[in-house]
Amino acid sequence: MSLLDASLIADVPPFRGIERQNLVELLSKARSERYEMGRTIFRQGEEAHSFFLLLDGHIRVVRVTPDGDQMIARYISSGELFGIAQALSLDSYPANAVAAVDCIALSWPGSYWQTITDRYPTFATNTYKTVGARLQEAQNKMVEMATERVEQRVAKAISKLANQTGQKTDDGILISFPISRQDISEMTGTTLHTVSRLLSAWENKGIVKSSRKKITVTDSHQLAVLASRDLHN
Amino acid sequence: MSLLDASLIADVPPFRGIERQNLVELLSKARSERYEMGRTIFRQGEEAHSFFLLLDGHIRVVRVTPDGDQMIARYISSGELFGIAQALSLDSYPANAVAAVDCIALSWPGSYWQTITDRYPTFATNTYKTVGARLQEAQNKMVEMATERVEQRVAKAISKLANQTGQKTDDGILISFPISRQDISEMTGTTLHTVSRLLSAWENKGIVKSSRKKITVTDSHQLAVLASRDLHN
DNA sequence: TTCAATATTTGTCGAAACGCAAATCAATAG
DNA sequence: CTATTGATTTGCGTTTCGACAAATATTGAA
Repeated sequence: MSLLDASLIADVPPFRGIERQNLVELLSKARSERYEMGRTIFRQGEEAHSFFLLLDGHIRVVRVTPDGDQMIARYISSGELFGIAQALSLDSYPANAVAAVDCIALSWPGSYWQTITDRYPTFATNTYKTVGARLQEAQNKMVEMATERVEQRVAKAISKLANQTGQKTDDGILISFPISRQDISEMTGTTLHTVSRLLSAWENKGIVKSSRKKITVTDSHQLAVLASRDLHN
Repeated sequence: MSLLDASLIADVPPFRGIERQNLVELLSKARSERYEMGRTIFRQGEEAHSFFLLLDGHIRVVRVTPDGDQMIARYISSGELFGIAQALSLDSYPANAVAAVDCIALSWPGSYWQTITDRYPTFATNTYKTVGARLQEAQNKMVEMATERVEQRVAKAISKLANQTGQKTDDGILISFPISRQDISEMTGTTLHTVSRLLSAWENKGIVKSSRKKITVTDSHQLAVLASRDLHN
């Protein structure tokens, strides 16, 4: 592990507003690690020994049910904290975290959480804001799952991924990490078969282009229409 | 409004661990109000002028979608805080709150939130714990909606209501506030028709007894079996 | 008591989406 | 280059559950 420079986290939202010298102090307690694609960073139920900041890459947060079903709760993008069980007063992780691509993340020992929130109220405020936002997000998704049909949910999920993490290409907006039909189905509570059928149909209509683990949105407007269509009207 | 006694909130979870004289101070800023059954306490999107503590009764928290669908996100029981938009850094309420029975609640001006969390770290800690717990709950429900069938979801919802707020009667455990088939359907993402059919079937099997806006669980074990049944096995 | 408003029950039909199966296609390791 | 593995596509039968409709029951108000 090489020495970490303060500029690494200076403009990352959770640490915004903290003085440079304090950032150096913070980094001195952190450990930097590389996680290759597919690697599990921590598992649901495991004791929450650390909390993390994603510096580069994308992380899949997956909840597993007792029946063995699983759902992708969210994707973490660079600059976001994850595995912050301490912020939720949990002593074990509530989900699995898996690297969706090769990733680089910082981690701090869980025991350091109290110290850092006490010492840097800005950080505390920022993280509670994050928790609040995730609560909103989870409740929205809950309602979405309860009230919308599969096509609408899948359209929403892809739309969101494209807007949040997509990169412009010649064809349109490409989701910037490998994502399978199975992944999409686990985000939306359906089967990979149904997702595949939907993507095929949309490809025929010129809304998306897709290949193995790649999805490009070619007509985001039409996709948005599908995402918001109320079938009652 | 009469004078409020410190014993009102002394043993209520969010305020636990705060000295009596401080409770008096806290109460001096609070307003007590009675809400008759069916009354809307605040509406989704409305500016969050106050936050609340439920002293007595049950509150329905309802999210409304742009399409006009709605979902009951949770029920609040006495002793719980609600409408705490400030804790989520929101400036408008994210849902409607409706009195499910006649209720009594305290409210404080939203502007007081900062003061109280600054002055009473115990309170701050307690509420963030609550927010964390609600995030867990929302994510669980999200996964539940994504992976379970209607019967299982309805069984879970009724089971939970009976365990959390039910009262023992001769017949079994009675859910202690009026709740319609429509309400259950809005908690579980189905229709009142389906809920009605399920309850009828369960009544024939001797699992529940129900009448207009009343549900009694007569065999909570069997209901728990339905709630946890994995149809794959 | 009677009426109106609300809640509940039940039947029938059909569409959405799942489960299963099998074929095809793409990527990667030898 | 080829074989193997994993991802995707597509077809088909089946199930779940929603939509619609109409009858019945309960409550509260006049």
